[in-house]
Amino acid sequence: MQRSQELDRLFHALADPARRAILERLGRGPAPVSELAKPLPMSLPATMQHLGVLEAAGLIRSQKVGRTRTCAIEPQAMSRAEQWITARRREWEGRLDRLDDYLKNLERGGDRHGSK
Amino acid sequence: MQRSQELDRLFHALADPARRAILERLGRGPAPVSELAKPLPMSLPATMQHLGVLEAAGLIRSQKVGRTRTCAIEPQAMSRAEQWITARRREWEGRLDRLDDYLKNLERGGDRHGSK
DNA sequence: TTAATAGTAAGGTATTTACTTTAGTGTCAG
DNA sequence: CTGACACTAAAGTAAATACCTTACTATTAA
Repeated sequence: MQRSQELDRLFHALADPARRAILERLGRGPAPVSELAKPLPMSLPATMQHLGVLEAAGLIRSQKVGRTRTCAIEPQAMSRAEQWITARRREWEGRLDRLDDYLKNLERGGDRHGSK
Repeated sequence: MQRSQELDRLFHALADPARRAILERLGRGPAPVSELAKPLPMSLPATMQHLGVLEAAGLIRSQKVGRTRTCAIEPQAMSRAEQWITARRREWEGRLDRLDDYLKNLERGGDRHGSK
């Protein structure tokens, strides 16, 4: 239902190299905005917008102390995306396994069970 | 490098409810375009565009026989996205675990190892 | 052969992105 | 107090998205 919008925001946030780079950096520990911006090939305000997208998706959190804002990863958010993916994978792996079984059965000259 | 573009396409493809719905449907087996389009709240051509996005991302494959095009899931593509996510998770779970250990150690009145 | 079916091509539009530059606002160091 | 610093706000722009409608092309069925 509206779990869908959550996934929209999540996957959309991950669909950008700058944002993924930020997440990779934050995986090694919290960092202030300017440090996150430094390696990126864009202006500071542009980086800020990316941080906004990441925060709206719940992938990071940030707080300002004095004049510096420190960002950190928010691990739970990502796992929702992961859950959706693994759910899909399980589903079709199951399907492919059944197909595999079926084919192996045929090879063995099986097929004694009418397929309904 | 250009693995990045692959992830861009992948995550972008997943960032849309219609496209995720299509993948969920295809998880239960291959289907022709018109069957995929039926439950979606949009025109057939719009659905076709979504299929194009999914195919460009490598998430599905399709072939036309006669006048009907049959679509099926392409399991490998998704696993690339999955791999990126789990890599991240491992990274920061490791970090959080080390933090956790550190905190537990403090509680126990530890801290006999200079944190250099 | 004709008519319905399944998909495709083309073109148009409103909205959303991903940036930019410029101009601030608060905070801290000297 | 003053200037440098870290960020933020605003406004503008080019390109990409996600749709639409309206043709059109094959294919199959009657």
